[in-house]
Amino acid sequence: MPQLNGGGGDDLGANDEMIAFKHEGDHEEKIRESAYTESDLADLKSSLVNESEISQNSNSAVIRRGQQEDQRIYTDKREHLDDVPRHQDGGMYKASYSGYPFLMLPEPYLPNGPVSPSSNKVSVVQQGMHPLTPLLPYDHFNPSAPHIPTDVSQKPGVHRHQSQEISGFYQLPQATRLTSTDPSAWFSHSLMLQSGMHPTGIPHPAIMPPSGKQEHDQFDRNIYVKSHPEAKREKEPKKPVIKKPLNAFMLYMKEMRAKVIAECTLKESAAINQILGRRWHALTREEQAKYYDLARKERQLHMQLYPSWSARDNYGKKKRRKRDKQDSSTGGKRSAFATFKEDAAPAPILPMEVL
DNA sequence: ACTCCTTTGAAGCTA
DNA sequence: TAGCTTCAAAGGAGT
Repeated sequence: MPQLNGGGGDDLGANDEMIAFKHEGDHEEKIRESAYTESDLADLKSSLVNESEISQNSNSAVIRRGQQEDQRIYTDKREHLDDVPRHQDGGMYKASYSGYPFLMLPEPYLPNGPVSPSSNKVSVVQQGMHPLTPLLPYDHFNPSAPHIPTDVSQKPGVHRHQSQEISGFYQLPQATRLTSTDPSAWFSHSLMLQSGMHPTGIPHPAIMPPSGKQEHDQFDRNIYVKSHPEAKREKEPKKPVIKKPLNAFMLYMKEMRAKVIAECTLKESAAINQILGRRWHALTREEQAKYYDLARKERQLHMQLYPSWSARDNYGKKKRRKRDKQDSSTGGKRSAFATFKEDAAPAPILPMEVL
């Protein structure tokens, strides 16, 4: 079984994901063996999904024997993934930063690279480009943000911060650029108090309005601008939510969703996602590796921008919301256990001086 | 207005 | 540590 360590990997080393594909060929064979054998799709939705699959993906013929088979393969794959030592990725993510491999991003990721994304989103495809790849429509990273002068990095005499090379979309505005090499110092910057704005002054996709919903008119440029309802809520300011970085499949979905929508008449996301899930499995290991690689860069970038952030911050959000709703209807009575942990305030961010 | 659906992967939580 | 849960995106549908 060929390994991709040499070929597919970049300087960041995508070994983890690569190794995960060591038995991918077997799966692909199984997938193809089972092609066209599916006859037990009960509902119309599934039919539509499969119809789309057949018509759009006849070459790969990825129709498979229903969810159980899918799950088996999935589980199998996950096992391989789990075999992979996580020191490079997970360790990097959790540990303090000793280096920033993504600073060596290939040319397309650089501010002056060949990426020349469109500004306004008309369809999903035309949304802003992802900073890590020109392929991904990633509206969060819409580079047309007027708030960030595009020529900042070109100004003479400007101290070249390490994040400057990540992407034009993540460049620090000159006024807010810090000279500290410690990312935690960025986080203590006063700008972090602004809604939708990272402490560095970098508008980032991960920063969401307190409502938790992405409002396109407000977020087209990745910057949270107060709407009228928001202005009403101004009196009770809430912390902006930093979202999780997207994983490989999510990045794949972002890129392919519009294509699938265009190819079939489906609009329901659930159905679209089913198609995308199957197509994801039908991808070659090289194709998937591309997204794993991007996802890793996403995480690294996210980690650099929000060193203090943890997925824990958003963990249990939905449950909390439900519970709060119930509480409000029951007069706000909650057990001590219910308030344990979940309501614990995040560790205070110490100012630079203290650090 | 809110939640569900549906997918995969990463990370958190729990026993 | 294994296994389970939650959350990322998306937008129509249902409550």
